[in-house]
Amino acid sequence: MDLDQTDMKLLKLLQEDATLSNKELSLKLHKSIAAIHERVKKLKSAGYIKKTVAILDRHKIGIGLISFSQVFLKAHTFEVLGEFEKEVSKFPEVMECYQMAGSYDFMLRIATKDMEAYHQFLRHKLAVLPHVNTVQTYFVLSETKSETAYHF
Amino acid sequence: MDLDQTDMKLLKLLQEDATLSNKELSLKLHKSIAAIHERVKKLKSAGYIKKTVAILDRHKIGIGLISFSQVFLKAHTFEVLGEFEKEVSKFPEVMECYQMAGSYDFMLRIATKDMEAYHQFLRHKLAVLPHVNTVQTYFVLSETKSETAYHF
DNA sequence: TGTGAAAGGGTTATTAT
DNA sequence: ATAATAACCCTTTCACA
Repeated sequence: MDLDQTDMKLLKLLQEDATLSNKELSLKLHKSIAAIHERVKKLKSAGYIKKTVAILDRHKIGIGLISFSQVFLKAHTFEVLGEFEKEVSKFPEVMECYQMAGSYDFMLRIATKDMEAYHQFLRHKLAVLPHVNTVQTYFVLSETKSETAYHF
Repeated sequence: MDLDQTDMKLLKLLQEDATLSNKELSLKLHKSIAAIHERVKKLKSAGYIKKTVAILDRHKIGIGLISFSQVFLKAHTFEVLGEFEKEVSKFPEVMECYQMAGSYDFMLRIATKDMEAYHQFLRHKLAVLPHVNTVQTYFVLSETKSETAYHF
């Protein structure tokens, strides 16, 4: 599927505000409602739009601490990497998991209630995984920018 | 505003799938449509739900490279920190900016088309900012988990 | 607050161009 | 691919418990 200018504008608008109705989009893009409806349906079924979600205020729901952990594994075989990824992805505290190029193996973005909850997570969940060698964690003091929308 | 069990369930459902209609939510939570409608309206106006957005497939829209940059500043006065945050937040490539506790000052999550685009960003935008001392960047090889929903 | 019903608007499918 | 129509569903509001 190839995207034209209208498709790209639709994606850009919807990743900022997915509550925009087809009618509102049709007015912004000077197309008919049916045309917008058809395009959005295609963008969803083709996987350009993976999902639409509500973004919550984490402080209000009691998520007070965000931390980034750099994880080094003991070995780097295909099996070890795969098993670590599988296990670490099961933890609800782990919101993002990336395999990295460079000096450490994985980068984790971890959300917990507070430092105590992070401590429990580290001791009883993360550090206990079989292939973990070392974990180095950095804590977020404040969040200046936090976007889900890509610029393309 | 205090949350009861129903409010928390609503938030958990909507941060996974914001396309759920009030009718569907009312069936899941065994309340009337009007009750759900009223609660969701309150959760939005009270700021629990900050926004609802479409999550795009970044590869499909040409965002091929995610990188994390650790930025060290030359000074740490209130003014220098604030000015850096203000300037770096303007760059569309910077999706997230965190002030960190520990050995570096800021952590940036950067999204670009490819390594060449990252290179241009570093040379002409990030490294040029007045207070930046050093930048250390790690590149993402693969994304194992990427969630926007908190577990609470 | 929660419920039920009524009015209005949006979504969706169908048709034709 | 777009435009127009109609049927349907959902959202929104209101009166009432």
